[in-house]
Amino acid sequence: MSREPRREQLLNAADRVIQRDGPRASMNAIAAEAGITKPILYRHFGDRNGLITALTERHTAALLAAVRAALAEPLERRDRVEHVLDTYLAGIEARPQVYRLLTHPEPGDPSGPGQALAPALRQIAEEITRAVQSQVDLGADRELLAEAWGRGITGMVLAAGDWWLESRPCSRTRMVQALADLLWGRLAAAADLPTAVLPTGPVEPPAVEPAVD
Amino acid sequence: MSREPRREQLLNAADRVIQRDGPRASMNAIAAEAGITKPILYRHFGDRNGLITALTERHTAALLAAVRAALAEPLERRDRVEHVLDTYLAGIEARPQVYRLLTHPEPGDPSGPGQALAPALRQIAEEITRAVQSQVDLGADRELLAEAWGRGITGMVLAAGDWWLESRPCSRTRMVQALADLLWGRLAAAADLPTAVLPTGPVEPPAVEPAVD
DNA sequence: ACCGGGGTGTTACCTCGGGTAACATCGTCG
DNA sequence: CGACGATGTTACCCGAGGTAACACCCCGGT
Repeated sequence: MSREPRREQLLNAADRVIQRDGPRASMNAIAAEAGITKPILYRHFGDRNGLITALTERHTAALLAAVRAALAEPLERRDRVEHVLDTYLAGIEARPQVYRLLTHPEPGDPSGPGQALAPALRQIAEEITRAVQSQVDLGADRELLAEAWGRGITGMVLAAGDWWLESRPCSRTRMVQALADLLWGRLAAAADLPTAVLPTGPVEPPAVEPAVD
Repeated sequence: MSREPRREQLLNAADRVIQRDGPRASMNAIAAEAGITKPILYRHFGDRNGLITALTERHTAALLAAVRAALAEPLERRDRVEHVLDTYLAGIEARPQVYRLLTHPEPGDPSGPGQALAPALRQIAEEITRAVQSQVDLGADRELLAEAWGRGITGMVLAAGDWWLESRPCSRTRMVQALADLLWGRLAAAADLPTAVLPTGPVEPPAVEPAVD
């Protein structure tokens, strides 16, 4: 059997194990699931990171393509934004395990400090950045704003989606509304509440600079 | 020497090592820095997680207090939001290593799947939620919106702050502006760009449902 | 027929990090 | 003194990532 099909088989096995045991599955476990032993895995993927990366890339394509398509939809801007949000949430809802793999990869290697956004999400952020840059008139600060917003929006949806998936506080469409409302400046537009009392006790930022010893 | 002061010493040592070697520092290394051996660490903290947790809690207090204070500042809402954003960014700017520890903890234990928001950030999110709930009139959906927004805003600032800290694309105040603008609905308010062409190639979401084998 | 290469696979080992058991020591309090 | 509670140690176990060395099997070329 030539290399490629074999690789696919191994990836499928890894996929199964990770969906079953989570992203911390050991190489031994994966090898066992594939009915083989470790060295073969290492022959194909170099190291654990290579395996995870290969695995990730297979899934990233779908999510990324879906988001990209949603971003290009010929809708009013608000509708398009809602469409993108819904696409992402639908994706993570449909296959939570895969979603976990993509968004919360085990760091594994010390190459570069841990990023808030996993590679797959980094790509989504770039996609959003591109879309904003090419579709919205933001004046001179276009580049900066688009990049900052791309990251920010992605992080927002990541965190909010995580919470939603975990505690399911509402339907997906309502969640989409909530996030779109946030992006639409509803925080700015809403009225003040009749400020009853300031219930904040005296806050003294403790000087936690740790003693040298 | 009674327990507590000793604990502090050990935490200080751990602090030093982690600031030097990052959050992946080994227990051996930490013990060595403290001039002792592993079992003592385990006596005091149970396991590695206990150590990291204890370490984290010391630092969390400061960031949390700062954010809380900023949230309670008697300013116009936009100014208050900017103040909070600036407080957070200033915090991560001043002590990046500590910030990494708080925001990107090594998962370590398999208890519960990896969350997007580390405990420290979870607390910040709750703080924001409380502030929004008590200060902003959001109608019937108050609870849901505030919670979703708390998480969302925190995730947004996390991801954007991460990027900013890494690539330093602009000054802190400008970054604050960019994020505040996003929250203020500038994405909604901006005009469309003269849509030149739709440069999106045909997007066919590949059926990546992995074969069973 | 033979051999070589590229695939398959194996067993056995190394290293390192988290975690523990068993034991020795010191100071203080009754 | 003795007991207790802290200090500390060495030596070990285990699991996981990763590698070395070896064996098989098939197929194509000379």
